[in-house]
Amino acid sequence: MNDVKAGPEEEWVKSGEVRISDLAAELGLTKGTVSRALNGYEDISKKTRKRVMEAATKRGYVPTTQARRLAMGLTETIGLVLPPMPSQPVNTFVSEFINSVSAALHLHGYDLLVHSANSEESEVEPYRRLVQSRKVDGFIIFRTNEKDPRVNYLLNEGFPFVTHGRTARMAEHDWFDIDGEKAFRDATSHLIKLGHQRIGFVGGGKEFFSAQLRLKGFRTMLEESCLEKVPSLEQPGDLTGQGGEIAAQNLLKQTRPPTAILCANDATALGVMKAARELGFNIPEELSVIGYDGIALGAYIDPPLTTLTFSIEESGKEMVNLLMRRLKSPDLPVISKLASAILKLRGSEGPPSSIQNKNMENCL
Amino acid sequence: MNDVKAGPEEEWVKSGEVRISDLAAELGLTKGTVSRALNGYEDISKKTRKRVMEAATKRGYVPTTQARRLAMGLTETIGLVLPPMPSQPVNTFVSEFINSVSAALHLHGYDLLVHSANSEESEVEPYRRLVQSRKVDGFIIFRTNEKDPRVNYLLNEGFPFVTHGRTARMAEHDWFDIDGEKAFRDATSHLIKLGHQRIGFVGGGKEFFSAQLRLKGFRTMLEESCLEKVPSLEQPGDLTGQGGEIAAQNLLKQTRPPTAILCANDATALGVMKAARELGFNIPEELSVIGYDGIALGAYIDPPLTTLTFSIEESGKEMVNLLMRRLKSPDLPVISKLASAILKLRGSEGPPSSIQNKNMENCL
DNA sequence: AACAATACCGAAACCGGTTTCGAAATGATT
DNA sequence: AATCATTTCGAAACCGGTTTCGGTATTGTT
Repeated sequence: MNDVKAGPEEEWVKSGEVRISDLAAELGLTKGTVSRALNGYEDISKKTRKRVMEAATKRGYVPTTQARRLAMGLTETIGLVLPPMPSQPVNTFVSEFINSVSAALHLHGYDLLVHSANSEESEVEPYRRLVQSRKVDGFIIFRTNEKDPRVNYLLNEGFPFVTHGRTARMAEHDWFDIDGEKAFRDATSHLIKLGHQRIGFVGGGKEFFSAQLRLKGFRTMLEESCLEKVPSLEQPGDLTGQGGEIAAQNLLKQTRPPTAILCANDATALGVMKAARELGFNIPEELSVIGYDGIALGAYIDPPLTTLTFSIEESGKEMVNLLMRRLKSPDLPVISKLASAILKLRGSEGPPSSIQNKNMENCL
Repeated sequence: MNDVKAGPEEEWVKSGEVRISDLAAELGLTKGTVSRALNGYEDISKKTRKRVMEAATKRGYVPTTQARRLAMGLTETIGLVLPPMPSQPVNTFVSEFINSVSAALHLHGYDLLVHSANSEESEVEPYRRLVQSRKVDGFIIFRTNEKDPRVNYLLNEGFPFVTHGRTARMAEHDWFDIDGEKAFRDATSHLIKLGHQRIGFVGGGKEFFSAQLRLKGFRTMLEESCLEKVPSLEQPGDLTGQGGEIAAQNLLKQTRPPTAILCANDATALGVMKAARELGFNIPEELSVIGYDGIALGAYIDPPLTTLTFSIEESGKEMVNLLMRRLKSPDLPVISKLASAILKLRGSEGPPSSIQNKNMENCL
């Protein structure tokens, strides 16, 4: 019946039934001694250490986590609170992020506690609960707002955390972020080089710092290229497909619609593409679209979505590194890390159908 | 420096610094008494209970989880191990599932521990570690295989768990599943009613029980409708977009290609659609495609993907219910719950371009 | 008013580890 | 051989709660 291969030499009890006191009794030692032997203290002779180790592996002893943690006064657990996601279209990011964070934490002997946010209560409530009940030693926060209550709360408490994304108080806490400003400068520049002069932008919520930075990158590059900033070409969005649809309609129904649209994320871009199709715009011939996030699925649509992409695995790894450093030495100065996104060309962008005018030289 | 607003009446220490012994000392009671008062024991007078409660809320006392758990011998934590996902295209399911499970657990006072599987070690290794170190009281398992080593291990240990999906040993453990067989009967029936006679099928890995059931539903309906079973129209897949592409090429390059393709999941369907486009098949005029999973993104592609969908939130909730029941009374008989998927018509299917022959009446 | 029953709380053990401190045993020094 | 330094381990406190048990103080019964 496909049982565990119970080797004949090992008479197995159920796993995890052996306590440290059992080991101690069996060896004629005290549990203190056994504990120190197992934890590599120097005041244990090599001989007894060997005896202890062997007995431990033979009996399959594994220390009970709860007891260890209580005694040592730490939880070896990191909290991650999922923001409420009211039917977000494409949150493939979240699961990949959780995966990489969890894997990185495991290397340090830490566990990941995932908590979901109840949309009815305050955003900081889950954090407060986890802090007060001492369930975690630190937090991984993502999708930061400029003024982020979670950050405020944790800074106040002096509780360790790292954010994925910058905040207004980024000078006071460790953070990791993707250089969205540069990413959007690059994407904008790419479109301009293709000949686009009227470029639309669909942003994310104003509360998201990252969305602001992406907009900033877009504007900066327009300026550097001496293109006029047309306010009506900057549409707000909400990082969802539906938001993208609405924004695209606002853009494309204008008398002089843009020939390209830059989107704050891929979900938005999908909404934009949908609206564009329905309004009869061919992509990329009549309209270029570029997203941000690099979701794998973008490669399977028609045309495949050109997007700004970055390594989620790296993000998770780096954030964990920052957090572990902070936990080890809480008083170290704040540090941060900025990674860059790269433009993955897949086909949803191209030169505009008619290059309107050609003052493509540098400004003057 | 934006300190805590230290109201003049409440001199706040950092939160969570109050121990039960502090409370006891302050009240002139022993910690045992305080503990019983807070936990609603009957042998505490209403008066002192009130005193204790008030002091507790006033001082902001929250019991330390680690200590409670050690004393009570349980972890109040459920483990969820993410299967290795080597760049799975569309795992939006995972994050939504985690979200709903976590929310449901929270209602019962349980936490969710998310662990990532290292692809280099055995599949059961993470489970073994979590069991032995007593970090969790039970598991939520999803994406089951027919012969599932995780299930074998946990059954062996007598450790509580619930699966999302059936296994060969489903009679021995609680499980929740979507009735994929019925779902695919429905989808197949829908295509047949539209006039399709040659229907292709792209499956998932053979190891997945769910994939087998979906295939079974497909075959059953073909039989019931007196359509011949053409082996070459049944292609294996791997639940990824790439697998879908390859399978679709195999199907569409045949001399008599199918007029419709049923896919084991949406990722596969996207791959199929991509391959179909590249081979010049118009969807849905020349080829109908139906997926399974109901990913929100399917609504944004062209044409929008018709798919079989189900409530992930319900899945999470039901699984947690089953698991909580099991934890409370381990000796109850095994139960299971089967939910149904519904066919969400979005436009990637339609009647075949030419209805070849019309023996659409019932068999005989 | 004497006695039994009940309400209420203190004392202490316990959960399963870790860590400090001191004592005994061993080895080195003279 | 006596003295001192080291090595090695036992004993016990501790982490912060929960739970059992028993002893007063109170109430109820006749």
